Amino acid sequence: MRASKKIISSCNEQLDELRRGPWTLDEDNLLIHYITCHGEGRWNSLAKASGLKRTGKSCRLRWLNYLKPDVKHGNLTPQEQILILELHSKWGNRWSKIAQNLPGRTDNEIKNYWRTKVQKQARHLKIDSNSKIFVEALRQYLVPRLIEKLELSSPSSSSTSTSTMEINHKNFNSQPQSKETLMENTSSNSNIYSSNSKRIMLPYLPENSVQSNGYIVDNNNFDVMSFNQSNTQEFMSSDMPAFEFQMAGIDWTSNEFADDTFWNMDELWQFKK
DNA sequence: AAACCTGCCAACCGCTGCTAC
DNA sequence: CGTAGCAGCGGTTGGCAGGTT
Repeated sequence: MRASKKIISSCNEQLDELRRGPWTLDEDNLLIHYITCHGEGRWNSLAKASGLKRTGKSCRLRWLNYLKPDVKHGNLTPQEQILILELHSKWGNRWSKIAQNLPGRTDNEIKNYWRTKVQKQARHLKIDSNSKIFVEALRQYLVPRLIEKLELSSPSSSSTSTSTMEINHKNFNSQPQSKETLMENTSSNSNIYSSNSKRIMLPYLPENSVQSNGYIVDNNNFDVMSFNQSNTQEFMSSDMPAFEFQMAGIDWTSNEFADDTFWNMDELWQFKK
């Protein structure tokens, strides 16, 4: 009895010693220095050996989400936003899996983006962000906006990057294609990118090819091929709530959208009750 | 100027799956 | 086979900053 009390007391003392909350600069430096010398992994022993009064979990999270050299900070690019929307429509809340296709972005960041930006729009619409209706709304309204912005902000961006994905804009609103056709069209020898085909270069290469009902993400080509505009009328009349979407009253050709704030989703959507 | 509200994001929590013993 | 320890994942929380009343 007395012994067990002693153990509990010891555990409590250890818990009391553990630091929580925001990391200090000194802690960051200590963690960076330790990982530089000894490498990452084995987080619990790392936490103890480094002298940090943090849990292994906390160290791992801090390193992966913030301190790791290849972690990118700052606003998500429109390319990244499009990719997130598509991958989420395919995989749902598999944040880490989605993050694997956005180099330098963490699952936490993508999760936060989804919750604060995308779900906010769903709340405005009073529909579930995981519902088919909302996914379709994204396809019909938001993604085209993002792609247009992408074009306008980088009209001559093609071939400027050595590591790129491409959006085949020509086919963006085309009729849906069969899976076989889609796969064929995005093969390495595809001739889908004919000379008059509009291309937008995306800066990242997903690690793995992805094919979904919206468009294809491929190591060599990023196609937006089959968002089905023709279904819009039927879809809107049958399933949409009793409000209407309204395209944002935006001058798409204006230079004001060169600014980062342009990519704020609030500016891309307007809702009218 | 102060109180209140809202959005953002870093960090924590609980759970699951894997692995070694 | 059962169990402990660990890493990783997704959901949630809390604090801060900026905006609004």
